[in-house]
Order: sequence, then C-alpha cells, then structure tokens
Amino acid sequence: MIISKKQAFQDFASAKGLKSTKQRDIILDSFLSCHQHLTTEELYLKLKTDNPNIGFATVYRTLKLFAESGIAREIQFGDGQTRYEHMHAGEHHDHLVCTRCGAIVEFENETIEKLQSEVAAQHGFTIKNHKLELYGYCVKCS
Amino acid sequence: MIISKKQAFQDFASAKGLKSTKQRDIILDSFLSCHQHLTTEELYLKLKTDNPNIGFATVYRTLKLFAESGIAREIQFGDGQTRYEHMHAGEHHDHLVCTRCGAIVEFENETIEKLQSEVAAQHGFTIKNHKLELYGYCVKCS
DNA sequence: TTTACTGCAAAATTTTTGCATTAAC
DNA sequence: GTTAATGCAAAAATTTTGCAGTAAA
Repeated sequence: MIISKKQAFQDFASAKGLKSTKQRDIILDSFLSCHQHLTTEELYLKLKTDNPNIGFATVYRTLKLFAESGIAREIQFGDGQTRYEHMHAGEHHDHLVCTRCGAIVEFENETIEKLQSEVAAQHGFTIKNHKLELYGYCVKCS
Repeated sequence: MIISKKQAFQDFASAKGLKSTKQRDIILDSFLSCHQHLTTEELYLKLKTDNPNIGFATVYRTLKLFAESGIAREIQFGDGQTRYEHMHAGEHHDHLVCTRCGAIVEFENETIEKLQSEVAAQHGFTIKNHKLELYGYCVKCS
C-alpha cells in the first residue's frame, strides 16, 4: 500500500526528470505515514522535530508535486487552509465534517458516485475528479 | 423571489438588532441582482462604479452577514478565492466546474441529496449543509 | 558541468481587524 | 445619547516566488 504509492511517486518523478533528494524522501515517508488531512504547515512542523534542516518552501513545493503526481490531493474545508490527503488510486472518498469540534469522517458511496457520473454526462462534462463534503454536527456535538 | 430574499435578510437583521444602512441596501440589491458566484473583491469593484464611497471592508462584512443570515453561502472552488452565491431556501444546488475554461454549471439531484442524508445518518451526523463539486472538462473543452 | 533542488527571506494574495468618525435608533 | 456601521489603513494569515548556494545526474 504505502510501497505502491511511493513507487507511484518515484515513477512520476523519473518520468518528469526530477531529481531524487533526501528531503523529498523524508517528506514522502512522513506524509505517507500520517493518515490525516495535513496542511503544509502541519507537515512542516511535524518534520522539523527530526529534521530541522528542512524548509517550509520545500514542504510546500513537495506537497504540490504529490498532488500533481496523483498520490495526494488538495482539499479545502472552508477554514482558509489547504490540506493534503492521500489519494488512493481508483477509489475515492468523501467527507463528513463536524463544524463544531472539527472531526472528519471519511466515507464512500458508490451509488452517489454513479449518480454524479450521470449528472455530468447529462451536461456533457467529462469528470476528472470531484469533491463532496457534508457539514454538520457529529454524534457527540449534536 | 428577490423580494423574499430581501425580506429574509431584513428579518434576520431586525432579529439581530442590526441597523439598517444605505450601504447594506446597496450591497444587498447588487448582490441579489447578480446571478453569479462573486468574490468580495468582484462585488466591491462592481459597486464602486456607482458608489465610490463604499469601502471594501463593508462589502466584506456584509457578505459575511448574508452568509450568516442564510441568504448567501460561501463556496470555494479551490483557486484560493472565496465566493458567494445566492442560497435558495430549502433547495440546494451543486456545481460542475470546467477546469479548463472555468465554466460553472449548476445542477440539482434529489436522489444524491437523499443518499447524502442516509450516509450522514449512518455516521450519526446531523447535516446542516453540504458541498458537491464535480471537476472536469465541459462540452467545448473536452 | 549542467540542471534541478533547497532554504531563506521577501513578495504577493486574501482575509480579518482596530479605531476614529459617522449615521441609525 | 447609545450603539452599531463605515471607511480607511494596518495587520494577520496563507500562498507563492526569487535567488544564491548546494547537491544530484
């Protein structure tokens, strides 16, 4: 799982003629080991503990690369912070966001996905990806 | 239609003890007459022509109020700009976004809405609102 | 070597706020 | 008179970029 995403990024990197660097490896490992929706800053801070030599800009640019390569995707929950999460090839998940405590639950629903394709087709759109977020209160907060 | 939203905001305003001002009226009319997804800046520039005396901060704060009152909602298409659109009481529409030419098509789908509620219920969430965006190429661009 | 990458700091964007003044109640 | 709203400009918060030095191919 993790190995294959690592591989996927390495393939992307070599196809693009990117160089392999220590920093990118560290960022990649850290990103892959962290199963959350991270902002650039969060990942940067997380890394800085063990790698005080890595700069914010490198993390920023590397996360952009991850998104470009397809192993990550940018998401925005409307709080003004861009987050990155793992992108699982083929599959897709959406989010339930608690606007009180900030809890985020991921879910998948094939029927919804199918309906989305239908709607898109009706309008002549070719869909590359989508974003579905449900906002409200979680069990604890409601 | 427009009248009722105007009314809705006025009700909200009086319930909250907000004062009625010329600026807010102008911003409200302008916002309601414009059937697009506007950023604060766009609306501000649009207004400035006829009302050079209205400040950006007022537009900014007023749009926030609109969102709070329920007659508008904030949306983000991932380009780093917050937009506002009309919120139609009860109904809800989602977006098809062309990532090449920027075209935006609105759509509604009751079945999807229903499935969303089911998913939310399964996870114990009480949903206040949601956001569904499909990204891809429109007819012309694909 | 040649080309890309890094780190820092500066710049550009956007969003948000403080405050004196003005207008509404 | 009180209280809230406005406009300006300044501050925060994010995202993005320039560039000299460094490291990979």
